[in-house]
Amino acid sequence: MAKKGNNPTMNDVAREAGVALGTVSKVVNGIPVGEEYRIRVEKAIKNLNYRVNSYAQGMKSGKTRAIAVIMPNLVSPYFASLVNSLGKTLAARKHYMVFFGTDYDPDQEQEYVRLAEQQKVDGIICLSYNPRLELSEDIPLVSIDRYFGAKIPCVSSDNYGGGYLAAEKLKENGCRHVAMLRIASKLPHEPAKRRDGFVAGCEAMGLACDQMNLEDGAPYQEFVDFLHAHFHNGKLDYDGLFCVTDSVAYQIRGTLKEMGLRVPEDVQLIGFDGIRKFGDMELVCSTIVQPVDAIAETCVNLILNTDPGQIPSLLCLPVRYECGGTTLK
Amino acid sequence: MAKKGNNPTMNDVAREAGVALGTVSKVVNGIPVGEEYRIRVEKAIKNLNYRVNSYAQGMKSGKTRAIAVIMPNLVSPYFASLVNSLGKTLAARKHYMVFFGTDYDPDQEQEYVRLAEQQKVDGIICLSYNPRLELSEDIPLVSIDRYFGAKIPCVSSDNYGGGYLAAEKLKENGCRHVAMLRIASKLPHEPAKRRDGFVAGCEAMGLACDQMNLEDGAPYQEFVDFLHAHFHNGKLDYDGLFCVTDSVAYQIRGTLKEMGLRVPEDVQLIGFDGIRKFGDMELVCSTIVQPVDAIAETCVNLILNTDPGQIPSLLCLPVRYECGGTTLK
DNA sequence: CGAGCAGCGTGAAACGTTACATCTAAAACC
DNA sequence: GGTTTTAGATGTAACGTTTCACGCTGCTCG
Repeated sequence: MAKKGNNPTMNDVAREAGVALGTVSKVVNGIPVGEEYRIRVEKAIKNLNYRVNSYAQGMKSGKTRAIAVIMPNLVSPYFASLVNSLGKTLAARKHYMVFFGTDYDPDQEQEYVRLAEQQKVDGIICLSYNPRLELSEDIPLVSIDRYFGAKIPCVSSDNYGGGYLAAEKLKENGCRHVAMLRIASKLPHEPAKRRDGFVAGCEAMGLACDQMNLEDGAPYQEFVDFLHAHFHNGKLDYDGLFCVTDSVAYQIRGTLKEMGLRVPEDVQLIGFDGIRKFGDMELVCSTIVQPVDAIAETCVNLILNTDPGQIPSLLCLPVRYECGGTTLK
Repeated sequence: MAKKGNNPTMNDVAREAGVALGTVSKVVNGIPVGEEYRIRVEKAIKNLNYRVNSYAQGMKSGKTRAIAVIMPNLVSPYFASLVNSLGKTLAARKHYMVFFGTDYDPDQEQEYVRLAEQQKVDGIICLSYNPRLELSEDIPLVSIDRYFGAKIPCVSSDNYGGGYLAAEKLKENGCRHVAMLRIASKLPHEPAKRRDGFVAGCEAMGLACDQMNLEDGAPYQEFVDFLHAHFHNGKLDYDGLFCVTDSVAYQIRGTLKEMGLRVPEDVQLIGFDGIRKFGDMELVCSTIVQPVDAIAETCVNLILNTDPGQIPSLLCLPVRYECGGTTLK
């Protein structure tokens, strides 16, 4: 019979089963114990509806199964799918996720890193572009998309390679003169390398390449203006466009249609990220796909692996090209 | 001077500061203490780089500041923005979020509810349509968008009212004959009431209303087929469409354009949810906006309030209409 | 001037677990 | 059969907090 309101403890179980406290602990933790004892304990656990108190566990062992995930928001589909994958990967490893959204606010980012340390999580997975974020040294920490120096491993897509690949694909599809549409963050981060890769790719392919760098926060209209400035007699100066983000690409596609341009017959279009869904809506666009699941898995491995081997300070995971029906020939 | 590797404890701080253990505890918890003592303790805390061990705290008090959030995924923008808001609201109340993604899998949902109980969270906020989910009784629990009976408070938008409002708005804009495009879930949930509200609204307004109920999982193409079946000589049978989801509405708008129909001149279009952003992309569509922030706040209040007053078993929060430029006249 | 009281710092006990050193009893060996 | 070995159950000592009864100091009031 279970006790009143307060939860039963291991001691209660031990008493109920007529065994010692330590024996219950062993059963709970799957440490081999005499058949007869195990059965008695298991029965008592069921009777009392006993559940271990993970805080007592955590206090003793110093280990909790919690991993903090610090991320600007969940509204950006890339972040959302990243967190989604992280959750699955952690669950598969019997860990769970404590989530913090920062809205890019440096103070909040800093506070959450501190808070995570205080909550005694087993590790931190952090995506922040904040250049002067002070990161923990006591707790395993992995950064995504932002290199914080050799001490903190950073995981990201191969953004440079992705940019290069985009250039290759445009060339393959017969483009001669292309433009890159980009939202330029003031903060340093790995995704910025998409530009370098694309420029290098264009150069290697002998592909003429213009750049339109929209300042972070500037209205989308500036992209429209840019396109119109390069639009004469119903013809665009470019036969290919590379958008550094899928969401920009989708928007640009709409704009191109409104300008009376056909995609991909008149202009070829390629995005970056591999975001395929928006709610119930399937999106189609040629894109460079970020390996979100692999990023998540790599982060979790780095955090949980106690393998003392040399840990790389930067891990770039290969991207892949995916053709989306109507955007590239 | 800080100790070697292991973290300093309150005892270390007490020794360093030359005060009693209890005094340190008071300082840490903001309980008034003699000025001189407080300063000594604070200095010692800084010296030793002391941080409280929240697991020891949790064990003593039985309270942790953790709230579990159980949700199908983060890929749906509605869920994502909900979780986003929940995170902010919880942070403002000095709590933090343990996130679990279930992918609608009943076994996972059940497992996570159990796990959350075990982790001794202070409360659970859960969004699941699973009809036979066994919910905790020991821990405060709030459900979103799904009524589980009088014992579990359920928070949702006023879906019925939203459907009704959509009908009103279409009528106001001069529609005569409208259709509702809907994805019909097999599982019971509050959002299903959008249909009832819309039907009731149309009836009250004297507005002819057809329904197209797409089975969950069926391809979008069926919506297209439906529209084409009601499309004769360049004219659609309907002068207004209500999509039960914004993401459907955006897709439908594309389809309408491809059919050569102008929105809103030829057909008026209204969605539901109030999803405004997709990455860097601003979306525009007339819609019934769900009060996501209010939902989050209400959930958190219900969980944290120890107010023994009568708790409603269903809380429907008012939605509002928002006109999105080019979709409704 | 002394008794009483308020304010406040003190330190021990307790929270529920794990780990380890002990101890018991049965098995193995000569 | 007696002794050694060993498997395995036992119970105690932490882990780092919070809480609370206690006792000290110094102030107030008669």
